[in-house]
Amino acid sequence: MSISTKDKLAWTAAKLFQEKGFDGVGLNEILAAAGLPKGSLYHHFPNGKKDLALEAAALADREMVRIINDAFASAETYRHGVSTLFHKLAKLFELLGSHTGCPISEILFAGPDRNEFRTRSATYFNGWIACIEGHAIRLGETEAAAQQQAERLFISLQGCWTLARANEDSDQLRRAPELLF
Amino acid sequence: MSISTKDKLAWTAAKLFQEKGFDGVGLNEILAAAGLPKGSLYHHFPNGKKDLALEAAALADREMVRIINDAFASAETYRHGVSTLFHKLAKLFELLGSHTGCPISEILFAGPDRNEFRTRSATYFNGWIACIEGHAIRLGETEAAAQQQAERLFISLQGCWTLARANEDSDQLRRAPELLF
DNA sequence: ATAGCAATAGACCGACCGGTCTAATTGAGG
DNA sequence: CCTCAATTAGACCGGTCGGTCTATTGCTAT
Repeated sequence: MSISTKDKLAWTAAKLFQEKGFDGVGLNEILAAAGLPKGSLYHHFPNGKKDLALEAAALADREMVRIINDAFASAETYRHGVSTLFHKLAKLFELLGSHTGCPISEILFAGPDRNEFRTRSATYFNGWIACIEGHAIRLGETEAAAQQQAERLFISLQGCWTLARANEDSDQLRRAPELLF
Repeated sequence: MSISTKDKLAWTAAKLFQEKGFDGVGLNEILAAAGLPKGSLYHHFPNGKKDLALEAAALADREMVRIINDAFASAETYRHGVSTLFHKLAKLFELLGSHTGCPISEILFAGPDRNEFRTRSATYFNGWIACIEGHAIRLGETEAAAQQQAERLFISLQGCWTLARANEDSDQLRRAPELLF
């Protein structure tokens, strides 16, 4: 069985939202890219664009958590994990196209219901930080250090990605570990 | 003589773009907020929304450079300057409303003419970094260290602002200096 | 005073927006 | 085979978008 219609819509939406932001993409554009009619969208996402955006953000969140876990799974030290993570992100940045932004920011900082969206972005971001913190602790950092390291890592991730986007240069992400330690 | 019509339009646009992004704000909304008719806009900005966005971004850039220079002007050490800068930014974050984003990103990562806009964002961002680097050198850092410190500072600024926005918490910016040193 | 240009004012336009609704199609259970 | 619900398909809607155009106002130089 191939990918479900619902997933196809959500993935297509996630990709386009990352490129142009919530308000920068029209439903017709998403549907054309997915090759689906409007009826399917409103069948699977009764609340239209809002539901679609939330699902796309959830998808992007899971994907990012997966990437973080992947990077640290094979690492023997925290530093090593950080380095692997940023190299993976640099690859991802190139793959997505260097004009792409953070999916969560692009989707959830705009849109209707600003507070609901914003709250969700905080949940996701703090989830990433908690996830990193867990790996740091597992790899031998003290709890206090791990908390701080995780926050630093997240902040560098956001900042470096922004700079990489402006300069269209994935090396901004590859050089991030040097800045962190 | 009071503020010119052109400036009023650009400032109003800058504020709204920061809150909702380039595609999230309509011209009518900007004009209503500025209390001006459409004719004025197209008189002062013949290319409409595009010109207005570029002018708003230029305004925001100058403002940020001013803030950076202010913070470091009275500083006796680089660290001291960094601390002052982040406290100023935390204040600004509260003043603008905690849903506000980086003006440059919000305006220049979206919009038409993606490449022209993106190039300009790179120019502004690298200008900020160069500006910080200058202060670092003036305050006794070596050139190599200054370059790296400036980049780290910029990255932290972007990352912390994002986290502050998600969590609606200006303290994310105030705590930034601790993460940097 | 008035000629002439800069600026303000807003009606108006086609295109596209997100969203609704009805019809056709599909596929699993009886 | 037939039924019937799930899904796909897309025409259609009012509203808003960015942008154009004409008229009027205000100011300045002569």
